[in-house]
Amino acid sequence: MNRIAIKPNVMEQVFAVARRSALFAAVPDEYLEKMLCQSPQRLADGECVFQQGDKADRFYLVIEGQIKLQRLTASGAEHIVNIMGPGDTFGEAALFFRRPVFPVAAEAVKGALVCAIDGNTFSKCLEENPSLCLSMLGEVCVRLHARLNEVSQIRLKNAEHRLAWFLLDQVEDPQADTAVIHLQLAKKHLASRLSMMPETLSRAIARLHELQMLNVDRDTFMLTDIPALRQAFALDT
Amino acid sequence: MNRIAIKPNVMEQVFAVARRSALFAAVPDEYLEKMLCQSPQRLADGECVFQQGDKADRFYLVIEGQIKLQRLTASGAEHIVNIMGPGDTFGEAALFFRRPVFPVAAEAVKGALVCAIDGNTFSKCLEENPSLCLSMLGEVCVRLHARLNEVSQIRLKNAEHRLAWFLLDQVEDPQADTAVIHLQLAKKHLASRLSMMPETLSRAIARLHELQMLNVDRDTFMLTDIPALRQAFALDT
DNA sequence: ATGCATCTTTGATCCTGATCAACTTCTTGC
DNA sequence: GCAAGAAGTTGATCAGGATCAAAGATGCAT
Repeated sequence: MNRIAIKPNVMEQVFAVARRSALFAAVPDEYLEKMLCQSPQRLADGECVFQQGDKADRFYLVIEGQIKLQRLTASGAEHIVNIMGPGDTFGEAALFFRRPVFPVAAEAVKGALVCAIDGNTFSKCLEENPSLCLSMLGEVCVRLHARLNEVSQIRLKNAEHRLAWFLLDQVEDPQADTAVIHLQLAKKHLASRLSMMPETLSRAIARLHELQMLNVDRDTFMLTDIPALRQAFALDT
Repeated sequence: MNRIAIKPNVMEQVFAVARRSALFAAVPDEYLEKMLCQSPQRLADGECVFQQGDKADRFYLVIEGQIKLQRLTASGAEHIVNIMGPGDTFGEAALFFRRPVFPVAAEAVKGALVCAIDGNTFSKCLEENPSLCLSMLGEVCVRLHARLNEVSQIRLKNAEHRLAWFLLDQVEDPQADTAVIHLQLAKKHLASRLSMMPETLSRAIARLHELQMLNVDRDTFMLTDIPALRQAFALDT
């Protein structure tokens, strides 16, 4: 594990990661410095960044590791909305709610390092900097689209479809016929992400394996016939 | 029906409605004029405003009637994402996708009158006008939140819960113990909106009626015991 | 008013995925 | 290396809701 490795100049690393994010990609240096003034915080696995319902006066950029975003219900059940990795920001949409409160809870998963960005500072930068404002808009709209797709997936497809959809989504090369995916999260977390119970995920994997489209060893997923997978589940969206 | 009534000065009506929308509420007059240059178009019931996948170079403001936003799947099934009424805008988020294409189809439901807003003009206004940009951000974030809630509802609740949630959402007065709701849409559309089959909606209504919480006559829904309803389904979100 | 099409309701059956339970495998700490 | 807890798999059962089918209700057009 390289989680012990502490970079000599942390801020350099933060800047480098920020540049990779859609939100900060086009932001001039001086604004970036203003916003990323807080020194990043290291979180233990399972540590909570914020709870659902906490006041949203800041948001976060993931530098290292992963952050799990989940919703809790009255009955205590939880559902993973998304898992964010280096370069991803989370919590920024909550700044713009009438009641600025985080609609999800955030929890560190794998030795996460995150950097907080002050909401007021950010808002001021937005007002002064139309291009930042526009990229923020772009980012939020993309998320809106992703949620829209998720709703469709949940409603219109069964467990196998959703698994196939997720796996194909992980493949970078759209031309490739085979691919190897290293799952960055526990299967039970993937199950939650895909709106199903771990048992159901297990069976869905078994069925795709039977269909000779998928081999799984530990956290390594091998897609052996992407065209067949795509065709079997008619995934063009 | 007052759909025949044509206002002497259409633009006045358009302006009045635009002022009621969250997006345009704070926009100075001169910008509004620039954006709302197109004369509004009257649509026959069932007429299509745009198809899913159409190029998103404009968006719309509903002046009168209703517009149904729905997604179509490869298998041909459709699912109503939302139904927009006077003062609502739709299609604006698509302007900001990397590939600006409408992710839903829009269809007129009840003698709709809509006004198109040119995407380029709007983008220019956004760049020049930070406050418009911020209200746009607010609007998109609110929608994101609504989608997030919808996902939770679909995943964590059963058909009766979702119906109760929808009905309580329609009640304006949070203090009221009873309420009358005039459903603006066909039950089969409501069913689609709530991610269920019409048969299931019918049975859900019947069960809430058995529980003496709801009376239904045609398109009139009478909530006879809101506190009980709220409590039975623990709807605090 | 009549007829036709669509919407809505009700009943019967079936299927997917949740739940419960037992067992296996992996991980982690001592 | 071993023990204990967590994660994952497999089997059996169950329930919610989809689907199929048919009968009422409603609306619209001639």
